[in-house]
Amino acid sequence: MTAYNSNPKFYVSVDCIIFGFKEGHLKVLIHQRPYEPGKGELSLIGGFVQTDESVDSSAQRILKEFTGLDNVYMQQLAAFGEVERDPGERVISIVYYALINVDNYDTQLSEIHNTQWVDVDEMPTLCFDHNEMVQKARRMIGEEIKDKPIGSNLLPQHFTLSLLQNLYESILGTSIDKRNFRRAISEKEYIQATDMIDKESSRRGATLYRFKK
Amino acid sequence: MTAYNSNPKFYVSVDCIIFGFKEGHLKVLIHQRPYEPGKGELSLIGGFVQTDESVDSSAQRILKEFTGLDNVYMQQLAAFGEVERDPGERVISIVYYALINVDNYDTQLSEIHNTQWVDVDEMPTLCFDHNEMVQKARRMIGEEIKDKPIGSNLLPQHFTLSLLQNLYESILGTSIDKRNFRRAISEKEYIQATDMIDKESSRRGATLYRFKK
DNA sequence: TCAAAAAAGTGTCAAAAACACACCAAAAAG
DNA sequence: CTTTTTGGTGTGTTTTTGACACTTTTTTGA
Repeated sequence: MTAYNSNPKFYVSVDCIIFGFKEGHLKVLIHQRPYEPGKGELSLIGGFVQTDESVDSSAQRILKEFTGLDNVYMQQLAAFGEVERDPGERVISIVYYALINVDNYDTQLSEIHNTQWVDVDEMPTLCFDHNEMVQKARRMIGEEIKDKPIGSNLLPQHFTLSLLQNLYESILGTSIDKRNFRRAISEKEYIQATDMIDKESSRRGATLYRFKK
Repeated sequence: MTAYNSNPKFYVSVDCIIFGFKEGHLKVLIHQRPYEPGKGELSLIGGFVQTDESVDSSAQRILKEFTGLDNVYMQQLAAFGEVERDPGERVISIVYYALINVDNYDTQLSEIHNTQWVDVDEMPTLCFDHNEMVQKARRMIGEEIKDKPIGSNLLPQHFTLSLLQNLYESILGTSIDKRNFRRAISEKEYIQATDMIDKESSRRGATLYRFKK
């Protein structure tokens, strides 16, 4: 091996799996591809890496373009590099997942880009290898939520324990015993009760909690 | 966004963190870079992705070039994509780690490529962001060894429990109580005793174990 | 030949964590 | 004022983890 220029170059894309929590379920933001190949098919949010940005910043830029959001919790998932994964051209994709609070989400941008939220348990067929990406990301956040306060990225600032349990159940795909769940949460130092009461979502009213920062 | 060709292309490299277990310690295979930039500096084993191969197969090819080994346990670690990570040209690197049995390793190739094993606890400074890659990979296999039989890739077919404990301690960077370790191992269905006794490494002789496949 | 050295092998108790499980309280709706 | 809905709470059992020390076997060399 001698110089760089004896080697080929590739398009490098970034695909973002944007998770939100809505209507008691974990959702993923998708849209219809506006261009070939696969025009009209459902697709994750993506774009191409540019020369003046790192791959990480490329992911942030793309997220911002589609949601208007900055400073979002985002992690790299993996690179996808099969030769024929994109039927148009050889493209290597680096995949990120992001957790956003759907309340902060810019709904105007949603219309412009034709995005929609779909339930992670009812994913339609996406183009290329995008379904595989979503599955892998879901497994990943399932691991993460067990010992990191990532729920703070998906929930409003104040939330009831029932909503929090809902979120855990939706991410993990299991049901959790209420008392055991509450005990586990009370042992996490990064979640604390406030003195506020939520009167909206229940008759009795429920204590609101928040994530310490 | 319209067509692919309004977007830039990038060199995509693969770097391999090749782990071996030798002299009671976890080691990484490195070599001196034979070309600029960073010629003479220490480096992970790497190469460039070619157009006719997936990124995964590229990693396998490179591993084979440097070790002569096929069919090796290999996992993708992450993509590294900072703009200035390679001082020569913009290169996006996709990093894999591999676990090999050092006994199968082709020592002729080692001379050709000038490779050497270095203790993972005494890593010299490597070029670019390679040290960061090694750290991350080490954390990763620490997680993996807790519940997957990946030790089989690093050990000879038959091994004593002392050697196995050695391996765990070296990967995890902790010392482990012998009795608790043996209890934990005896509960793993993928490791089993054979009726062979190792007479080499101890006076008394030790039962040899193996991984079930 | 016997004493010392080296590694193999083995079991128990205590603490902590995980899990199963059921009822009362408060408020709103009708 | 009864029903409905959701919030909130404690205990006992099982499982898992962690701490801890001595005997066995064989070689080596005094």
